[in-house]
Amino acid sequence: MVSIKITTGGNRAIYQQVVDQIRSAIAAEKLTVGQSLPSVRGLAEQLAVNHNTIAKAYAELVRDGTLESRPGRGMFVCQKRNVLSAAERRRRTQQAVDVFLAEMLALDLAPEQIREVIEAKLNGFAVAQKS
Amino acid sequence: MVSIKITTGGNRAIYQQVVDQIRSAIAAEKLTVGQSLPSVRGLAEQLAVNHNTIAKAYAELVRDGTLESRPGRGMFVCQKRNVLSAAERRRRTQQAVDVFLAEMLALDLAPEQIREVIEAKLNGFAVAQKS
Amino acid sequence: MVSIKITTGGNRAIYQQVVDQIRSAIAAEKLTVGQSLPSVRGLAEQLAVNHNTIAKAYAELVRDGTLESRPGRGMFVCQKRNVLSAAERRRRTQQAVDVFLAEMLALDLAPEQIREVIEAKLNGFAVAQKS
Amino acid sequence: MVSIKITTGGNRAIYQQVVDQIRSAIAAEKLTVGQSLPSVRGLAEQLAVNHNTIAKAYAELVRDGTLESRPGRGMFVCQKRNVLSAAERRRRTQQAVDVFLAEMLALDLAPEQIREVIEAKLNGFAVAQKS
DNA sequence: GTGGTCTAGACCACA
DNA sequence: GTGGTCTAGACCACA
Repeated sequence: MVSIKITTGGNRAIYQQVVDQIRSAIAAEKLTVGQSLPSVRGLAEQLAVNHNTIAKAYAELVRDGTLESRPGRGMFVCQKRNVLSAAERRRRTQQAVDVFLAEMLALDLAPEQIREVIEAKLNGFAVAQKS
Repeated sequence: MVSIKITTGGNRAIYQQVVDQIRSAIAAEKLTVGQSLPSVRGLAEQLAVNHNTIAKAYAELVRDGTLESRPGRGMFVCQKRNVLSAAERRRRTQQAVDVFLAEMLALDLAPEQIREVIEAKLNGFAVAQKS
Repeated sequence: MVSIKITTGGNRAIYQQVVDQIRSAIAAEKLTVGQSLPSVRGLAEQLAVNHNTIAKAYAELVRDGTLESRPGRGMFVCQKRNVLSAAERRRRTQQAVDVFLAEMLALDLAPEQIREVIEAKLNGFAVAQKS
Repeated sequence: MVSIKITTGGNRAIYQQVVDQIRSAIAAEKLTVGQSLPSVRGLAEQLAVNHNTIAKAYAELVRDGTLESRPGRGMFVCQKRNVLSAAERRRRTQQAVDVFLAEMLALDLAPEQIREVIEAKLNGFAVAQKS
């Protein structure tokens, strides 16, 4: 059972939060290849959000090869294949780094502090993977 | 003279790109305290966008203490002061890190690769500051 | 339902009047945490102003932590958090007092009269909070 | 000799700051009836601002009966007469109090704190009047 | 000339 | 339906 938590007030859309957290759960091996996910309606009810929102999140994960839909049986974690070209991945990576560092700059964090906050989160992933 | 470049079609709003790039220019000391910025309408024309879009970008920078507006004379870089509370800065830092790492995860980057792309950019800043 | 009244011709911008009155309504507990606000376009129509003007007012209230925007659902009163640093709050307080007393001086009010007009309004707040 | 200090960055126009400070100087009896003021050009040079700005400030003070212009000889402090109707003064007073308290509300100051900051400034006036 | 505000109208993403 | 962004064009106060 995946535990997903939605927070309001951030400027992150709900469907994006669902996508992010399912990806995190897989990275942390809380979800493994072949495992099934809650149905669209089930998860929508559990999170008290519109079911279109969950459908949109699942669709995005299917599109990028993280999940696969087995019609009539539900959604399953599948062997991740790379859908994006190397150039596209590079472009998106650079874009994300630029946006992130712009925010850090706005908050006036020194490079050393930026490294620290990143490491703190990365360590969280590593621990999760071992447990 | 600040050189600002806008790309449309991405998901970053134009006014946000202007904000980011002015902050970067100040961090890289291409703009220094007391220096004036291009006029709202001048920059709008140069970037071929509406003046309201530039006004919105400048307004955000005034709000966070990066620029000051001298009525009738223009916008000037000002001595940055700490406008936000420590708690608010922490909150925004955490949120930015979460969003950034979610994106890295989506692109399937390993922790070591994430460190590399961050360091590459941070070194860019350091060089800019020394030159 | 919040009742907002706009006067034009004064030197207070429309969007500022909206901001002020929503803050007052919250202080007077006519609006409470979690409650939703009229939609941007709804309030714009009600006040017979452009929707951008209301959007600007709401954006300011989101920025200072008074409201939160839930994408696709609307604007909600949120638990107020301290966004500004102590130094910034002091700076703004001093500036507001200076401007206010300059105006009182211009109108030739004696210190005792200034205290009276302030107290009259403060009592108004207190009553509103109790009822 | 009046000592006037201009600060940039606030949203108070320069001419307004000049007006405010001349009124304060009179209230604190640093300027008394019949005393002369620096010439428009002299004060403009001293403050390093445009002379139109000073001319505008003086014009406002003449309009409200604080100063009088004796052509060829300069500007003089004169016996203040009340130019505004009682109703107009009340209206402006209320407006100023509303704007001030809205700002205090935005900064989340309690009534007691508002009284304190007001009194601190009023005491400054009282002392000035005695010295 | 400078920035600030406002209208009218459009298009987009999200729920 | 909701808010967010953008354009085009206007008018205002200030220096």
